Amino acid sequence: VRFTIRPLPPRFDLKQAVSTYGYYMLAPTRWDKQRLVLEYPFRGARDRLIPARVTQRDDALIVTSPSSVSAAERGNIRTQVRRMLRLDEDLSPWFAVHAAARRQRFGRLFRSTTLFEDVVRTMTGCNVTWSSTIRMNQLLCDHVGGGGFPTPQQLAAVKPDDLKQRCKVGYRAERIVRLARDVAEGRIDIAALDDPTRDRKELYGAFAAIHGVGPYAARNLLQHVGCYDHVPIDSETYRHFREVHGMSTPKTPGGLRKLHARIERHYARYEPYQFLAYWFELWHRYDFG
DNA sequence: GGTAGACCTGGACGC
DNA sequence: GCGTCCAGGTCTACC
Repeated sequence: VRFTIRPLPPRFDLKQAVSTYGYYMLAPTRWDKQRLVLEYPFRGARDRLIPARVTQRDDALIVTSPSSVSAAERGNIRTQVRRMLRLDEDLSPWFAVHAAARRQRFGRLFRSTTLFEDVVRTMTGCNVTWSSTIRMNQLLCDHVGGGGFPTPQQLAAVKPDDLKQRCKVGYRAERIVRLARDVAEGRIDIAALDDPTRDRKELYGAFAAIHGVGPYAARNLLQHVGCYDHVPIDSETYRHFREVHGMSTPKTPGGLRKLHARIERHYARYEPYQFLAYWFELWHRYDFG
């Protein structure tokens, strides 16, 4: 099966849209950086897995799959691809305030096919090294998702102790299963939160109300839904400001609060795109530093 | 409202 | 080889 996705944003570049946020390294996503092929097992009817490859040809994306794909499932895959690559975000105001980002077409940061997946991935990224995050996501797909990223229903059916043991997610197991059950049983309407036009404070409050989501994770989730006016400050931010901006990391809570305020001021001129300005600095260092 | 301690896991580091 | 620390934090009990 082969079909196209268009229109694409002006000057869209698949490589840039995939490789500027680390979630492309997490299972079940696979990115062939030599051939510029994105592979992902998408969810089709009744959550069945549809392995597919996405490539770019001029002004369209080409999706190919060895599976049969119904017309409705093509729609599902289009929706998932458009979310992953943020095809529907208008970044022209961001490019207007950041010339270097405009030149490099930087700003369409890779994310997951669903917000649920982004929340779980964010939880697996907290308080661990990146290699552990990669491992947790691989084990979640292998042992719970049947090769794809686990659905809320699949995770809701797992006992936290089993998840801890099989997927090595540690204390995150109880939090992940609780979230999955809240979503699967309708207590959290996760799709309704995937809306950048909603009030920022309301969104932040809804994310922070999820057990296991604190200030860092809530801010990170804001950028995942397209709200860029906050910087998720973590130990990586501290390191960046030590190494690039020469600011030492204080040890006291009061000192840290002052540093946070300085970081906020540093990016204030890019409002409401502070996160993109921060990530541009950080990712540029990852890529070329 | 602010703070200390616990929390899974695995890699890095010093000895 | 072993112990300790800590990594792209968060929660809870306690003051």
